[in-house]
Formats: sequence, structure tokens, C-alpha cells
Amino acid sequence: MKEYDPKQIEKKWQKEWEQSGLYTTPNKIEGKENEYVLVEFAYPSGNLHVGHWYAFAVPDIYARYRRMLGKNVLYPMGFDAFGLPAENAAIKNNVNPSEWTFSNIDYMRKQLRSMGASFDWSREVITASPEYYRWTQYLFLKFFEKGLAYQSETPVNWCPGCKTVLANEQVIAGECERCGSKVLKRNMLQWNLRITDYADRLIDDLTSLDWPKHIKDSQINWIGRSEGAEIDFQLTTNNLTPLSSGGARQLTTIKVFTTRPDTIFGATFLAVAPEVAIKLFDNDFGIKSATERENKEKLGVDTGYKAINPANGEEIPIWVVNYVSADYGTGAIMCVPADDERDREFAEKYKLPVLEGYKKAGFEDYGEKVTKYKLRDWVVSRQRYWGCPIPIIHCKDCGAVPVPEKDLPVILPEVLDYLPGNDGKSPLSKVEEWVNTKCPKCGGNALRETDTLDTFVDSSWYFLRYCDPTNDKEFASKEMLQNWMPVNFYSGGAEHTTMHLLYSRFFHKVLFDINLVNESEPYRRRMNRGLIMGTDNQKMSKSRGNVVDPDDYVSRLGADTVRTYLAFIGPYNEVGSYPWNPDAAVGVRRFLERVWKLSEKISEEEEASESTIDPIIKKVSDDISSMKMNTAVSALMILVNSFSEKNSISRKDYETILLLLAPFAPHITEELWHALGHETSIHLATWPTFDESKIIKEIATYAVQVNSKVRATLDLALTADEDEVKAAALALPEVGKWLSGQSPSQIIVVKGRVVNIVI
RNA sequence: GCUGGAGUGGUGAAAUGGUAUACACGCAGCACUCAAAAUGCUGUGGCUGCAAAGCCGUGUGGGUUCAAGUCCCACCUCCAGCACCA
Repeated sequence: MKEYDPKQIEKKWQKEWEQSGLYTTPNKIEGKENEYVLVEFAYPSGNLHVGHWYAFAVPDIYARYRRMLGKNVLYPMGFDAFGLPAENAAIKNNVNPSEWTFSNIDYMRKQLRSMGASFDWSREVITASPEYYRWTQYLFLKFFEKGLAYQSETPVNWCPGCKTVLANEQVIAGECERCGSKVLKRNMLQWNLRITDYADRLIDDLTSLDWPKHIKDSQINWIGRSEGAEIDFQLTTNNLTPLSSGGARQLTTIKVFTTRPDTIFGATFLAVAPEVAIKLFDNDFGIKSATERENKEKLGVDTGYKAINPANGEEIPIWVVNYVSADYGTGAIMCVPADDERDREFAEKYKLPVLEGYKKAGFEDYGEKVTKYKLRDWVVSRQRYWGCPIPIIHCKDCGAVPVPEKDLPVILPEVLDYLPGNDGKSPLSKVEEWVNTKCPKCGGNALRETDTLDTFVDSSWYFLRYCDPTNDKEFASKEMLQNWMPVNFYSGGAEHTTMHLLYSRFFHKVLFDINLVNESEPYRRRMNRGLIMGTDNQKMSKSRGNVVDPDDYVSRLGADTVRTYLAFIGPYNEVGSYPWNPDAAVGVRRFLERVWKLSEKISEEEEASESTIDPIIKKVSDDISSMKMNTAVSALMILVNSFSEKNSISRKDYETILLLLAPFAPHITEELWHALGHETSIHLATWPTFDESKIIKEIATYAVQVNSKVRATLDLALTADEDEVKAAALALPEVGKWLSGQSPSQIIVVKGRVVNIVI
């Protein structure tokens, strides 16, 4: 038999599969159930790295397995093609972002094919193509129609590096998620999506989902719902003495938010955020709010104003402090230094009274029960070129007017100057012939919105488009959505827990409410995968120089080896991080070589060995279902090793091995399958079944313990009853030695496993 | 600080409360070879011992149990997310 040459056979079969349309997924197959296996689509960064393989090839194993179980499995791929990183990279390389993105996509598509994944390329979506973003704009206008997209002048996160606004979710520890620049607060007129309206449902509906607890917890934590009360504090009359700036406001009360209204008797002062102080008193008293982490020292100034504690009638001072956030609750709190660590620290520093041992109040005795959230509305305006144009026209007389549906898509104009400006305006604002337009309502002169949408808007609905990718009447027909949604299994990166995953759930709920989709939750089962580290066990990055190029390994070891190695490296259902170890990958190649060589031992006379193979079928099936690919591979290795020791293997057993291995190593198994005379693809074959009765062993090896320490082992028929097992164990010389004449007080028998003789 | 998760050989890691370290890498020795690579075989937690065997071992300290990596309590360390959120 010829040698195993992955280079040759992998190319051959990839071409063959493509030509025969093996992975083109029909919308319906008679007698088969549809199943939707989704991976987060690719960002067209330029080239594929080992992390992409890990993200796509391991779920591909799952998709292939489900297909062999008789499901009609949709496993699509696309490109998240709009966005800052592509634009930044294009600027750096002095290429137009469009050119950069689309040439990257062409290259990556080729690389992705070398992986031997079962993607249905006929359903590919590219968010930067007008056929796609037409519908992004359409959906944005639906939000607008429902009052869920609105403009507001608010302090926003401004990234001076990317020269654009960021959503809260994109600010990590005060820094830009993309470029690491320190994020500044800036007041700007921005488009927002009203995700806060959905805060409760985004928490409550998690209950029904088959998601790992840690993902649910993170989302709940991020939304940050807390129950509390709003309490009005009356100001004393001396507050009405005129302010220097021209008189007091009609100010009579300050509303505070607290989660502990029961502690109101202990409140000895009020604290307000500087921004709130400006609103109330026209003065921030020189205090700046401490939003940055490093500014931890608590600062404050007594405003001189006083309020009455409604519980005990005491007059208490009002302070402006840097540790109260203006954008949470009411921006004002009642301070109970006896009960709250921060208030105590502040009270001690400024010698404010601390009232220990005060009386407790009822929850709603002095205020009204309210629920507050940490979640903010989603700022979707981006002052950048490479994004989906916001389909709004600003008219002096009519205000913000939606572009009529028939005029969609609003095509992103080709420009020469796509560099972001320092003025906070999108490069599109310089394209006068594009900006100047007519108002669709009154026909007067009007201006187009020049901001583009956050990339996360594009990716909030891409999985719906896969269901009906070429529809030019709707973003997806209800029939096709019914056909595929909800996603049965969604695999992706942990970094999207409070971004993409939250945004797309919100998006889907809105579409559900306006009856455009059939379900309120898009993803039934979700799994966050781990990370592949460099050989130095550090996160892969260009600056560290530890980025692993999979192409090298594919040409040296073969795609099948790389795929199987990535499956073998550790459990996929845990968010671990695994170093890329080329030596260990060699071990997987050796395993595939053994499978190849084993075909020489096929004997038509040999009988199938269910007792050996059936437990492995069960093990591999169970492990793939729960994404424990590592132990599935290990079980296959054990199986192949045991057959390699023998002189011959039956044809049926060998075929079973190939079938079990097919999802992991699709090329070598296809080659060997055909070498056995099969004319159709192994990937159309049915997953092996097993006989439960063959899984139960006939002979059991008992661990024989004396006082819980293993002293011997004992092979007995599983049918042996407890007394027989006891007698056999007691007859062992090793046991006699430890008993040394004493009689046991207790003998415990665990059928098929353990005998414990307790003296 | 809060929320979640994890600590097992030289390494990646296995283990329904029931023989801890499967599988793989690495390492050592042997075979094949002029040699090397490749391949195959053997060994590989620590300590004592020529051996037979024995003792100790899953971050630390307690507990439950005939039996604990696994369950309970306390602590330590690491990872992820959140963080002056009242």
C-alpha cells in the first residue's frame, strides 16, 4: 500500500467535495430534521491563524457528527467585514478599506477551504456588501419606527486613537477595546438603541436557555439590576437664599436612590455627583467625578445646602463628591456611614457624623420602590468611514427622516479621503454631493446622516440572513426562519459575552416584538471556547512574535492532523487556554499513520468484535455531544492501538473506525473509505450504532481492598453474586496476609468494581 | 471588593463517591541502521529497597464516609468578567 500523503489526498477531496456540492445544505430534506450549528463569523483581518482553526474546525467536528446522525445540518460561514480594525489596517497600509477587506476575504476564503470544514459556502454573507447592509439599514429603520433608535446629546466614550465614539461594552478598564487608547468623555449628538427597555427580559429569559452558568451570570452582572427605593429629601428653607449667579432655583427636594431604604435613620448626609450639583446648584464646587480607576481617593465639598432626613427630621448637609456616578440611579445618594464602607471612609476623612445603632425602617416607609440597571443604552454612531451608513436624512423642517424603504440601500460612497478627523465628524461629511439631498417628506434641501453604524449592529442579525441568504424581498422570509431558527448550537469567543451575545439577543427580541422573527431568543445552546496560546504559553500576538501560522503545519502534517490535534488538546467545553505544541501534534499524525497502516490488516474472514468496538462508539458519541473532543480522540487512539497489536481486523470493524474518525479527519477517512470500494462519500454515511448489551463487560476486575487500601485485584464473572465475590476475595493470599487471623467486621462489595474488607 | 471558574506527573491532560495519573508529548533504555531519521518494543509520580514489597501522594488545614481529586467548612494561589453602581 502506498504511503499516507495528506498533501495530495486533502487537495483531491476538497476539490471533489466542492464540485459535487457535498456540503450545500438544502432547506429541507424529506424525513430529516433541520439543525443549525453556528460559529461566529470571521473578521477579515488578512490571514487565518491557529485561533480561527480552533474556532471553526472543532465545531465542524460536531456539525459533521450531527449530519452522520441523520440531521440536515446548516453550518455556514461569512465575514464580519465592516469595522474599525479593517479600516485601521487599511489606513496603515494605505489602501482603500473596501479594497483591503474584499481582497482579504478572497484570501481567507481560500485558507478556510484548506481546513476541510463542511461550510455551506453558497450561503456566505458579507456584512459590507450592499445586498447585506440594505437589510441592516432596513432593520435600523424598524427600530427607529418603534422609537427604539433615537438621537441624544450625551457624554459618550470618545477614543482619541480610533477617533470615534465607543459603546460602554467596548471600553475595557477605561481603555479602547480595539486600540488600547485611554477613553475620554465627550458630549456629542449620537444615535442610540434602547437596549435598556429590554433589560428585564434580557435577564429573565436566560432561564430557558441551555447556556453555561458563567455566561448567564456575566450577562446578569453586566445588566446589573438592583431593587431599591427613590426617596425625596426636602431642602431646608435657607436653601432659597439667592445664589451669586442670580438666584436660587425652584429647588425643594433632592431625590436619592438607595438599595437600603431600611437604613434611612442612619443617614447623616447626602452626596451628589458633580454633574448633578451643576444641575441643582449651578456649581460643581470644583469636584471632578472619579471615573478612572487610578483616581481612588474620595474627595468632596460641603455645598452649604441642607436637607431634612424624612425619617427622623434631622437637618443634614449636602456634599458634592467624586465617588457618586451621575449616570446611575439619580446621581444622588443618602449616606449611611455606619453601614456603608465608602460612606464611612468619606465621613471619617471629613469628620462627618456617624450614627451607630440607629433604628431600622421598612422598605417603602419613606420612598417608592424602583429598579435600576447598570446597563446603558447602546451608542451605535461611529464617526468612521468603513461602516453601514445610517439611513436617516436630516431636514430643517421635518427633523430626522428615515430614508424610504424603496431607496435602500443607502450606498456607502467611494471616497479618496477616508481618514477620520479630529473634529468628531465622519469622513462622509466631506462628501458634499452625497451629503446634500432632498427631504423625502417635504422635498426641501436636507443632509444625510454621516455617521456609520457600529459593527456590532451588522453582526446582530447575520445568522438570520444565512437562513435565506439571497432573498431580495425580505431580510429573511418567515418560512425560512421557521425552517432553521433558533440556532441549536452556537460556539464562539468568551469576549462576546457582554457584547455580541447581548446585543444580538436584544436585536432578536425587538424583531420578535414586531413579528419579524418567530422566537424571542436566537440561540438555544451556547458554548464559549478556550484560547490557543503561543508555544511560550502566552497569548498569541504579532508583537510577541509567537503567532502560529496554521498553513505551515497543514503543509507539513496535513489538515487532518491539525484538526484532530486541536480536538485532542483539551476539553472544548471549558474556557481554558492551551499552548500550541507542535511536538504533541506529531503524536496525532502518528495516530493517523497507524489508522492508515491498519488497513493492511483487513481480513474478510475475521469476525466483527462488538465487545471491543461498541463501548468506544458510545464513548465517542457521548463525548462529541458534550464537546469533550479530547477524550473522544483518546478513545479512538485506544481502539486503534488495540487493533494494531492484532494480526487482523475485520472489514466491519475497520469501517467503524473510519466512520468514528470521519468528523475529526475528513480527508484520510474519505480516502480510505473509497479504497475499500465505497463509491459514495463517507460523510454521507450513517454514524455507527452499538448494542447496549455488548457494552456491559462479562468479566469484571475487582479492586480488593483491606481497610480501604488496594492489596490485590480479582477477575470475576459479572454474574457472580455478593457472597461469591466475598469468598473469592477472602481466599486471596494477599488478603490473608493482611487479615493475619482477624475476622473482618464488615465487607463492602460494589458490583464489578470494589471489595473492601474492613477489619 | 463583588460574581463566576480552576489548582492532579517534566508538559497538554483523564477519572458516574469505588484500582489516581487513561490518552498523548517529552525523557531514558533496547531493537533495526555504517550512522541518523522514521518505526517498533520496554520503562517513566515521589521516597525506601538488590528484589519482593512497603510508605507517601490530586494547592493548604479540618470534616462526612467502609471509601474523597470528586461531597461539606475554612483558607491560599491563579484565571476570567465587573468594579466608588449606593
